[in-house]
Amino acid sequence: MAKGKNTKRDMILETAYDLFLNKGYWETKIIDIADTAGIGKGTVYEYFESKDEIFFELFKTKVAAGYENLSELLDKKVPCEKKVEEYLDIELTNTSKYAVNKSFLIDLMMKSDAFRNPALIESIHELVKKKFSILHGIIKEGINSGEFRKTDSELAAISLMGAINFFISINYMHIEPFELIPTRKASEWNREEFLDLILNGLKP
Amino acid sequence: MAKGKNTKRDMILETAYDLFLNKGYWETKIIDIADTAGIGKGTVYEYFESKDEIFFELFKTKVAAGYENLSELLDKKVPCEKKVEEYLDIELTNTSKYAVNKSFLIDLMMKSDAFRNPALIESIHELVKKKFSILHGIIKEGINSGEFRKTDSELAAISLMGAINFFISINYMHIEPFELIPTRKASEWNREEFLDLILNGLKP
DNA sequence: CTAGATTCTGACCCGCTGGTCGGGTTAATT
DNA sequence: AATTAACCCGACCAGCGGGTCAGAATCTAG
Repeated sequence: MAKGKNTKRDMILETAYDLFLNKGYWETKIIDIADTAGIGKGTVYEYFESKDEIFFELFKTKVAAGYENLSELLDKKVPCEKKVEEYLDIELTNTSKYAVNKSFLIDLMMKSDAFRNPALIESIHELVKKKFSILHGIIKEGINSGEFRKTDSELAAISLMGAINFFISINYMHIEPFELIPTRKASEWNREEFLDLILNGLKP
Repeated sequence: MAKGKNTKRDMILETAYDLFLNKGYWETKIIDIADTAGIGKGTVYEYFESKDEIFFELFKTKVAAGYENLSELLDKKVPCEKKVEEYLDIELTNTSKYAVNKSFLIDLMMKSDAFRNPALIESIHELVKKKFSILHGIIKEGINSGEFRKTDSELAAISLMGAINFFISINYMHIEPFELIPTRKASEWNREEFLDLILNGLKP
């Protein structure tokens, strides 16, 4: 039955996802996935060619999928300020799903070269570039329409992306070295105030 | 002679530094250091207990040392805006020295847990926390003095640190996945304009 | 019930790399 | 020249972990 096959494959995927989130990709061994799933190590390789392939599958379905219609942001008929807000919300929503701890995201973004699969590396890079180009596009549009002051749009996009990325790290990931304000919970951060801060630099 | 001993030890350190910068800590093997230095693998272990120790030494002398008198920033009798500017310059100066490619810094900051030496891990965390607390201190002072508008100082510090970190990444490290604007060289970025952008959000 | 296909399994393989160690080489001392 | 200490070395060791495969277990069909 196709159903039976998919079920076991899916079970392996979900188990791997759990472990990747909680221990990180590099710290998760194939035997961990097999043990946790209650199957033999060899069985994992019945459904996947390699560890990379498992990760790639998860990247596509769990991570990249969340940004699939990010491009639509550019076409929306709303002020650019609002677009930035929506971009932030998309990031917050997506990240809250897959950023249980620091390992997953950071493995993904920073150590992408350590993966063997060139297609996987390419996909990761593409996602980052896509995010940047959308943000850059919003800012360019804002400058053209006069909503934002005339400034170096690339510089502004970098500044904005940096601030947002860092905010999200602090917000959603238990990043030990960056646990800079341990007394504060994620829910206590004020999304509006953050937006205000990062957007003010752009206003005329 | 003490000099002879120091020379060889220093030579190993410099060789390791070079390799760490260009290949990253995890990609650099002990045998690489030995081969490059033109000595035997065993000789490396005559001068250092472990790979960690080599890295720790370099971290102390090459990285942390650059931030040693960062705290003095807080006591300076200049506007806070100027202090932020100096903070940025310190970061740019330091980073330009040791951020030949992405591997070193990212290994340092992000994968710090992967090191075995608890004292090393602690040191890395301390440096990040120190940077943040200085930046946070500057902002608090600016708010108190009325130079900056009343806002969430922690949030502002995070936003600022995120933007600066990311700017520096783009500026000084050849981060492949973040090679977002490949046509632009580091020297072409306008430091003043960047400062303007990130500081405007703080002004009354 | 039986034969063959399908699925599952873990012992095993193998490349990798940080770290060790016994013995060789060089230099200082007498 | 002989003794000894300091220095140097690379073959070797041991643990690790991704990936394999021969056979066991289970299922399906006739």
